[in-house]
Amino acid sequence: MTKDTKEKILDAGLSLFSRKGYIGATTKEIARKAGVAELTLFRHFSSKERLFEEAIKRRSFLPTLKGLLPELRGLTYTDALTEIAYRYLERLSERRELIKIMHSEIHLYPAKVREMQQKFVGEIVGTLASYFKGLQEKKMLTEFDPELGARAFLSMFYSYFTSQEFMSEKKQRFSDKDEVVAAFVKIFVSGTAITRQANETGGSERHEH
Amino acid sequence: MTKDTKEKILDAGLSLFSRKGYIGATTKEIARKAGVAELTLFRHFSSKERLFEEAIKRRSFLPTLKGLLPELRGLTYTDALTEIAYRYLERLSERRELIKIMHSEIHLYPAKVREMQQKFVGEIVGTLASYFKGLQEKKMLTEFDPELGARAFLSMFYSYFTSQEFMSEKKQRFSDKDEVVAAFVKIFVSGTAITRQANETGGSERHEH
DNA sequence: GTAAAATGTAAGTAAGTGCTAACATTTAGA
DNA sequence: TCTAAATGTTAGCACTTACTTACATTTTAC
Repeated sequence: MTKDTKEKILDAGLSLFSRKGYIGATTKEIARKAGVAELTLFRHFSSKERLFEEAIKRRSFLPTLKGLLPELRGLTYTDALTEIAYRYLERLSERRELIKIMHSEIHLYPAKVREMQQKFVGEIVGTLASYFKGLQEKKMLTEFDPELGARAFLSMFYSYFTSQEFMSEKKQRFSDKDEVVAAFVKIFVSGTAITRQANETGGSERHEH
Repeated sequence: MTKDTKEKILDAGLSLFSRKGYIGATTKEIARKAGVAELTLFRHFSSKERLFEEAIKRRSFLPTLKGLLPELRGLTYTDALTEIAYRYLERLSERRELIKIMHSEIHLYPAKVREMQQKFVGEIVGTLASYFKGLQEKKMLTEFDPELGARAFLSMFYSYFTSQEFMSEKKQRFSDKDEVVAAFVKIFVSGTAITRQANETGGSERHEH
C-alpha cells in the first residue's frame, strides 16, 4: 500500500496548493487531508518543496490536442475551430487546479512552473499553427502568421476560461458558453478564411472552406 | 510628514504584496522597505489585512479608455483598433503590480479583488463595445455582439500581456510587440469589418472603413 | 508465523509570524 | 522655546511553521 499513500498525499497536496497557494498550504493540513500522519508525508517527500514539485509534475504530462488533427479533416473550417475551442476549454477545465497554481505561484517559482506553462502552451499552439499552415497551403486561409494566429485564437478562450473559472465572473452576457464560442469562432473565421460573403444580416453559420 | 510615512508604507506594501503575495510578504519586510519601524506600520494600519486593502484600493481608480473614444473619430478602423490595443497594453503595464496581486491572491480574496477586476474589465469592455456599436449602426461593421467582440479583442492582448509580463515568455516569435499587435488587429479587422477585399497576398494594411 | 517495511503517536526544535507594551527620541507647529 | 504628535528601540507574547527524534503499532511479504 506504499503507492496508495504516496498518491493520496500527492492528491491532497495538489488540491491544497491550488486552493491556498504554496505558502498558504501547510504540511499538517495536507497530511490531514490525505488521512495520514504528517511525519509520513516527510517520509515520502524530503521537503514541502519536493512534494510541490512532484505534485505538479504528475499533472503536467498533458495530453495535447495533437490527436485531434486527423479528426478535423472532414469538417468545415468553422466546425473545426469550434471543435478545437471546446476541446481546449475542456482541457483547461480538467487542469484547472494546475492552472490555479500556475497563476498564484508563478512569480515565486519562476523556473519550474514557467517551464511547464511554456511546454503546455507551446504544444497546443504548435498543433493549431500546423493546422492553419495546412489550410494556408491549400489557399483556404489568408496569409497570416500561423503561430500568431493560433495564439490569438487560443487567447480568446483562455481569457474566457480564466474569467469564468477564477473570477467567477458568471454574470450577465459573458456566461453562455455556446454563445461565446460561436461569437469568437465567427470573428476568427471571418478574419482568416478566404470567402467572399461574410456579412448577411445575422448570418451566423454560413462559412465553408 | 505624516502622509509621507503612510505613503511610503503603502508603496512598500504594494510592491512586496505583488512580489511575494499576501501571505509571503511580511510586515517586518514591508516596514524595512518603507524605511520605517514595524510598529509604525501598525500605528498607521490596524492590521496587515487593512494595509493590503488600502494598498490595492489606492491603485484601483483606474483611468479607463473612455477618454479615448473621441480621438478615434478620424482614424480608420484598423488604426483605431491598433491605437486601442497599444493603450490597453500600456494600461496593463502601468498596473502590472496590481494585476500580479490579482492573479496571485484572487482565490484567497475573492470578494474584494474580484470586484475590482470586474469593475476594471467591465469599464474597458463597455467602452470598446460602445465603439463597435456605433460603427455597426453606420453599417461599417458586421452584426456581432459588441460586448463579446470587445472581450474577444481584449482577450488576445491580455493573454499576450500576461505571457510577456509574468511568464516572461519572451522567446522566439511571440516577442515583437508591434508584430503581435498588427497580426491580432488584422485578424480582428478582417473578422468584423465590412469590406470585400480581404486577401491580397501579404496584404497587410488595406482595410478602410 | 515472522521479519521487515510502512505507518502512527507524541513530543519537541528552531525559526518565523502578526502584533503589543513600555519607554526614549525626534520632529513639527505655536 | 516649549509642547504635542509622530516615530524609533527593544523586548516579548502567543502562535504557527517546516521538519525531527524516539518509540510503538500495523501492514505486507515470504
